[in-house]
Amino acid sequence: MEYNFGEIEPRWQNYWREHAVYHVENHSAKPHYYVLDMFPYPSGAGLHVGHPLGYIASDIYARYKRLRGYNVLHPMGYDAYGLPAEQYAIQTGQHPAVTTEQNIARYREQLDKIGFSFDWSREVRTCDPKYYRWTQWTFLQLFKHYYDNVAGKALPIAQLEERFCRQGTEGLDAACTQPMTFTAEEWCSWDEARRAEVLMNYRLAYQADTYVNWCAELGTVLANDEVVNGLSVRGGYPVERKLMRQWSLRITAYAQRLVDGLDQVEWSDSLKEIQRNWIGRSEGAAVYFKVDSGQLTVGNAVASQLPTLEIFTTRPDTIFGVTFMVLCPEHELIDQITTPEKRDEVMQYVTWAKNRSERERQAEVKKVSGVFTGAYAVNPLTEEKIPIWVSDYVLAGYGTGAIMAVPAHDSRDFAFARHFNLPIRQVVSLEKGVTSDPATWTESIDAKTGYSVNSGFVTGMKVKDAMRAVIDKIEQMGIGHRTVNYRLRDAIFSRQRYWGEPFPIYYKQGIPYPIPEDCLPLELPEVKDFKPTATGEPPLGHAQRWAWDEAHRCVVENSQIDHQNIFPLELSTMPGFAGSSGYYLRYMDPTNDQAYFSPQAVAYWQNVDLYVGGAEHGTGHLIYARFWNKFLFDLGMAAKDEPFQKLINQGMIQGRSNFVYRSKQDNNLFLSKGLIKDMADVTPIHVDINIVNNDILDIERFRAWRPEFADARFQLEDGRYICGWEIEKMSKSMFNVQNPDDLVARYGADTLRLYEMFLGPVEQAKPWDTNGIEGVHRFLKKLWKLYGNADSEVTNEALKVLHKTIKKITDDIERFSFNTAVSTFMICVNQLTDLKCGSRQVLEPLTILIAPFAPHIAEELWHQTGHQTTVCDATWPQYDPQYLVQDTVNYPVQFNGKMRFTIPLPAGSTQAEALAAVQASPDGQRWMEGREPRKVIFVPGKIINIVL
RNA sequence: GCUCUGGUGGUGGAAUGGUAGACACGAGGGACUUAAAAUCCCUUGCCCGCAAGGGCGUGUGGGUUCAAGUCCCACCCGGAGUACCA
Repeated sequence: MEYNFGEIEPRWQNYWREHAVYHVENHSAKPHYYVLDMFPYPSGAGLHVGHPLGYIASDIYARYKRLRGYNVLHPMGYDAYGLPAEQYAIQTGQHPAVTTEQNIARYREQLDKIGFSFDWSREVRTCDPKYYRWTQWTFLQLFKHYYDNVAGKALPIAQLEERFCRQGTEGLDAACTQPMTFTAEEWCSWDEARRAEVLMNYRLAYQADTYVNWCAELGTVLANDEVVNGLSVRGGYPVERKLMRQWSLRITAYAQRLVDGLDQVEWSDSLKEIQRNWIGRSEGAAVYFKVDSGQLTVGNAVASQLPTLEIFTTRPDTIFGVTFMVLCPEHELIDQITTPEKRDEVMQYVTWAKNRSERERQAEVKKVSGVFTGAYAVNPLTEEKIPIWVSDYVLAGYGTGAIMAVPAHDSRDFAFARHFNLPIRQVVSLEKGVTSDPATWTESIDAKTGYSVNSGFVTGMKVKDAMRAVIDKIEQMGIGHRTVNYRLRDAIFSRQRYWGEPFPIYYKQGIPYPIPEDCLPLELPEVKDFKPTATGEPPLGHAQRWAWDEAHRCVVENSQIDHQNIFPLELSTMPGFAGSSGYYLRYMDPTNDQAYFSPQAVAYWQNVDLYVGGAEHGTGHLIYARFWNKFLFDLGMAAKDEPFQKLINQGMIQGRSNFVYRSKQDNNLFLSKGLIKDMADVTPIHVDINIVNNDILDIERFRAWRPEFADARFQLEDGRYICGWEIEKMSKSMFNVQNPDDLVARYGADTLRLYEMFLGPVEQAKPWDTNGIEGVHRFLKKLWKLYGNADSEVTNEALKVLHKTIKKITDDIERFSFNTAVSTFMICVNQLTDLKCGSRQVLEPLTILIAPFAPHIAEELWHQTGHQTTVCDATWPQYDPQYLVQDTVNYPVQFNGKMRFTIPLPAGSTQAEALAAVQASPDGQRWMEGREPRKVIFVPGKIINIVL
C-alpha cells in the first residue's frame, strides 16, 4: 500500500475534531503544562511558511508533554485589532470587522491543514466584546490604582485619597508624574476637579499632556516601540513630536521589578539584554545647583525665589570638571533664568528646537546647536560660577532634563565645548597622576576606570571610590542624593483610531470618570467614516450614539448630551498591545462571563510554562505583558509575578529569491547562470520561486508568467535554465513568498512539519528553501514501508536501534533541538530498513516517538497496528540502558593529539590493556617507530592519546 | 558608536574539550526499465598519489591544553536590537 498523505491527513484531522481529542479540562490528576504561541494578527496575505515554524515547534513540545503524562494547555487565538484592517477600511469602505472575520477564516483553514493540537474551544479574539470587556476592565483597575513604592505594589486609589485626607503627602513614596507636596488641610479644602487632577498624578492609567509620537499620515499617536528612526513601523510614515493630552500607563513604576524579574525567567540572554537595554537602568546622583543671583536683574526673579537646578549624573566623581550646565529646550526654568539681553536669542532657539521633527533631530545628531542663557550656576563643591546653556542634545524625557557638563569625560559635552569654545578640564586620568592638556585631545576620556585628578578631596582616588565619596559628601551637605534613573518611558495608551478597544471613560466638565464595571463591555460603536472628523477628532467622533447616560447606565445618542446627566464618551481607542497583554490568562478560562478568569483556573495553570514567538516583540508585547501580569499579580489575580517562565524565540525565516538574467544586448534573451561571463552584461530579474524547482526554471510557466516574457528565448546549459539565488526578506515584491498550503497539497502536512524542523535550529534565522523537502518526504515513505514488513521476532540489533533512538529523541526534544531529532529518525529508519525489521515490538514505540512530529502518519500507523484510541493518549517509551551498552568500542588512537587510526577494544578495557593493544597492532608499531610513550591519556570509552 | 548574535563542504546544517563535516539536498557514476517517473547501490571537504598512504582544513592572528570548531585574548566580516538616555 502506498503512503497516501492526501487521504490520511484529512481523515485524522476529522477524527481529532469529532472526538475532541485536543479538548483540555481545567482539572486533572495529571501535572499541568501550558504551551503558548504568540497569537497572530490575521493579515490579508494569509500565513506564509515563516509563521508555522514556531507553532510546529510548540506543537511538538505540547504533544510530547501530553505523551509524558501531562495535562497540556495549548490554545490559539487572534490578535484581531490593528491598523492594516483599518487602513484597508479607509481605502475601500469595507468594515474592518468584515475583513478581519474573513482573514481569520483563512488563517484557521491554513492552520487546520497543518494538524496542530490546539484546543480551539478556548479561542480568543481581541476584538470580541466578550474578550475586550476584560481588557477594558483591566484598564479601569489601572485607573483605580496607584503604585506605592513602600509597599512595592499597586494599591487602590481610595487608600491614597484616605491618606491625603489624613496626612496629605507626608511620608508618601509613590510613582507619579510630578512630585507634589501638600497637607491634609489643603487636600480637604480642594474641590472635586482639583482633587481629580491631583489623583491623576498618581493613577497607573492616567491622562497627561505629554510629548507624543504623532503620525499625521496614520492620524494617530504611536508608542516608542512603534517608531523606528523617526518613522512609523507600520507604513514607514514620518513621526513628529506633539504635545497632546493622552492616556498613558505608568509602566515606569514597575521598571525595577521588570529588571529584577528577568533573573527568574528562562529566556535567551540576548532577549533579556534587549529588555534590560530598553528599560535602561542607571545608577547615579541627583545634585542641586544654585543659580547665581549676581547675574539676575529685576524683572526675572526676586533673589529670594532663585531656583535651584536639579541634574542627574552617573558620574558624580567628575563634578570638579563641570565647566557648564545644559538645559533641554523644554526646561521650565529657562524662562525664569534667562537674562534680558539673551532673551530673544534663547526664545528663538527654543522655538526652533521644539518645532523640529523627530526625524530631523535624529538625522542631525552630530550637528551641535545651543544657546547661552546669560545665567550662571554655582558648583556646590567648588563655589565656581558656571554658565548655563540650552541645547537639544539634552532630552526632556530623561532624568531632570538638565545636566552638568563635563566635557573632558563625556563625548557629547566634549563636542559641545569644542563647538562653543568652552573650557575643558581633565579630572580623570587613566594612569594615576598623569595628565595632559585637553586642548590637544581629539576625544574625551569616557571610561569609568582610572583615577581622579584636579578634584579636591577625591584626587588620587579610583573612579569607583570617588563616585561613592562625592555622593556621600553631597548627601551630607544636603545638596543631592543617590538615585536611579530609567530610560523606560510610560506607555502612551491612546490611539486616534477606530479599530481598537473603546475606553470605558466619559467626561463630566472635562474630568474623566470610569463607567461602572458591571456595565462593561462598552461596545465599539458603528461609524459611517473611518477617517478623523473634519474637526480633527478621532473616528469615534463620527459615531451618532456615543454618549453616556449616567443615571440609566447606558450608551445613548450624542444629541442628548446635556452635561448634566448625559456626557460625552472618550473618542480614542486602545493600542494593539492592550488586547495582547493578558490574553494568555484568558485562555485559562475563556468563556467566563463573571470574571477575567476564575481563581481556580489560574490556581491550576499558574503561568505559561513555555512561550514560543519572535524576538521582535522584545521591546513591545513582552514588556507590556510582563507589566500587565505584575499589576494583576499585585491585585492578587495572577498566580505568578512573571507570566512566561521559559521563552523560545523562533528565528526569522528569510526568503530565498530566484533570479533570471536578461541580456543587456538582447532584451528577449535570458542566459542560464553558468553561461554568464560578466554580470555587467546582464540584468538580474526576480522570478517567482513557485515556477523554479531546485534552481531550475520551468520555462513554459515562465513564459506564461507575464506577457512580456511570452516569447522569451533562452541560452541553456545541459538543456536547462539554471537560476541564480539570493537571501532576502520574504516579501511579495521579491516573489519569494512560500505559501504552506501549496506544500501541504504537494507533500502533506507531516512532510511540511518535519521539513520546517529539519531546516535548522528553531532559534536561528535561516533562509527558506524547498530544495531539501524531497529528502524529508522520502523519509516518511521509507517509514511507511517499514510497517509493510510482516511482524517478526525482534532482534537484539533492532532493539539497540530503538532504545538508542528513544534516548536521543527524548534528549533532543527536552533541549528543543528538533532538527537533530528529525535526523535521528532518519538514521533509525535507515537502520531498521537495513535490518528488514518488521517487529511490532520495535515499530510501536517508534510510532509514539514520531507522533509529536508527524501526527497524521503516526495516528494512521497506530490504528493499523490495531489500536482503537488516539496515539495522543499513548505513553512515551522509556529507554532501557541495557541496550545501549556496547561490548566493543572503536577507540580513536591519537599520537601527540593527532588522530591516526581506530582500534576495536573490549568495552571494559583498562589503560594498560588499551596501550598494549595499540603497541601490538601494525598501525601502532608504525607510528611508535620503536619509541617509548612519554605520557598516555586514556579516556574510557572515548579515546587514547599517546604522547611520544 | 554601544549591546547582543553568528562565521564549519557547492547548499541547509551536525559535533557534553576527545574520530570535524552526522543527517539531508545538490552533483557524478551505476542498477532496474523499450523509455520516463519511482526505487535501490556506489562516490562526493581540498591537495599529492595508480594505490597503500600522506599533507592541509571550522573567518584571521596569538594563547591555554596530552587534545580546541568548542575555552581565553586581539582583530576582520555578516545579521539583529538600540541610538545624543548624561
